Amino acid sequence: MHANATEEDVLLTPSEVAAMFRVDPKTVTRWAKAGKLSAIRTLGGHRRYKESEVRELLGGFIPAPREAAE
Amino acid sequence: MHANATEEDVLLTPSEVAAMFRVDPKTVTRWAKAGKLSAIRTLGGHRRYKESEVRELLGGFIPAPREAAE
DNA sequence: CTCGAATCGGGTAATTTGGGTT
DNA sequence: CATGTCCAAATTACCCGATTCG
Repeated sequence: MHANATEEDVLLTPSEVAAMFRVDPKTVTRWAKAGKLSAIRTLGGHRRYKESEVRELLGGFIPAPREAAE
Repeated sequence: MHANATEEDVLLTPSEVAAMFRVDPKTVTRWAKAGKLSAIRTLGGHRRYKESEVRELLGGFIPAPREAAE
């Protein structure tokens, strides 16, 4: 089992995911829209992404210790 | 679904709910004000949220075992 | 009664969303 | 087709002092 839908996990903000991939937050949103990345929605409509899923998509590579979305 | 109103239900603090959604405790308060989330009021005016309701809003997502407010 | 942490309130920046365009 | 940018509107995050919780 990798990243199941009902698995325990930590949520990341769009900025944080974008910083890890070195892309624009908008791009991360497109990935979520395309179903390439599962997203949890806040009650206001903002998206939160699972850290474990992002890690897998990164191919096990952990980006430099950069604090995004501070 | 077993989410009765007057049923035995664990109450969560704003910090705990905020940690589950990866948002600010203030944001959870806004959700309660907007009627998106029902809140129980303490005698001092502080809000408490039903765990069962929060879980449903999370859409089956189970946050990592994190103790937010202890 | 005292104390540290948390949660009130409001007010103001920063982020996110969505569509359309390049 | 994927990504980056511009725009307006909506949502969220951080600031303060005062009050409540445990």
